[in-house]
Amino acid sequence: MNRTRAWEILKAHGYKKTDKRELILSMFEETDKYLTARDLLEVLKKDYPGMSYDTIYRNLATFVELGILEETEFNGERNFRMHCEIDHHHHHFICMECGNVKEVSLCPIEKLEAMLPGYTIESHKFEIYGKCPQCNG
Amino acid sequence: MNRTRAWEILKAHGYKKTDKRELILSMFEETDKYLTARDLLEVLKKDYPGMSYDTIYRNLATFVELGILEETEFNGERNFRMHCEIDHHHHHFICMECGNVKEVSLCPIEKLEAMLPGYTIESHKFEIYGKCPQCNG
DNA sequence: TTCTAATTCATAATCATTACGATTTACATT
DNA sequence: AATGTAAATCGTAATGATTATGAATTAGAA
Repeated sequence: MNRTRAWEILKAHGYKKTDKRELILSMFEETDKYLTARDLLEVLKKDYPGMSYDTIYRNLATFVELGILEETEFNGERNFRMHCEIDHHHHHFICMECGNVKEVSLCPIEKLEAMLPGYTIESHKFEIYGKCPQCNG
Repeated sequence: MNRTRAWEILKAHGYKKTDKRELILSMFEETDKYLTARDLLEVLKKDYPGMSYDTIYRNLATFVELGILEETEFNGERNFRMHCEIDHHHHHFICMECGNVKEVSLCPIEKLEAMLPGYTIESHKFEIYGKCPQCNG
């Protein structure tokens, strides 16, 4: 996902083009890492000192709803990242030191479905945390 | 894990026997479900109106540290549960309707380790959410 | 029974997140 | 280009979960 595609989606849903949205999207465009609302505000306050959490959170919610961002939770806070456009189901290794994210295309959810007759699987979370090769030094 | 074993561990680490701890442990003993600090306080306030979040959270932290409880996060809050004493590595299916928990002994983490040379896996989370057979009706 | 460290109580502080009324802005329409 | 209006943002306050603190209480050893 890139900014251009994100705007297509936003436009298609009647959302307006604003500087704040542009800034938020550009922050996500230039990194693969997960970002928190706080990460965003810290940077965006430099250009827009008045920028409030309301604006950040409202737009994050919109972006997640439209599939522009994906969301997860770790270290006690919500983390957001540009949605992967890889077509196959996958998960992420997240480096706890630098935040880098690596795609992991291994998931036992289908096998699991067969092992749980009578159960309905609505969602699942498979996330791996550790240190990436660079941080392992 | 049961209350008796929990007290052995607490004693071995120099923790004292208190009514509050007894109550908290007994709540975990009588259910398999995950409980939040709020769940506990709601019930414990009946017997001890003065009971505060401080007491709850402090003891939950102690219990997790000693391996008496296990902790996870979903629906935006921390959830606690008596630590499983099943000897093999496993995960949980959690029913989002009634809270029931089912053990799932399927985890691709070893395969994954081989697929991520240079990476150090420090922890991982594999959790399945949905509806259990009873709630599926 | 006394002593002391551990524990709890009562309350306030903090942190992430959400809510709200007033103001401003994007952009379709004229 | 000017105008009208719904959408978006600002400024600030509220909420909910969690953590911190200092005073009072209590468990358990001596």
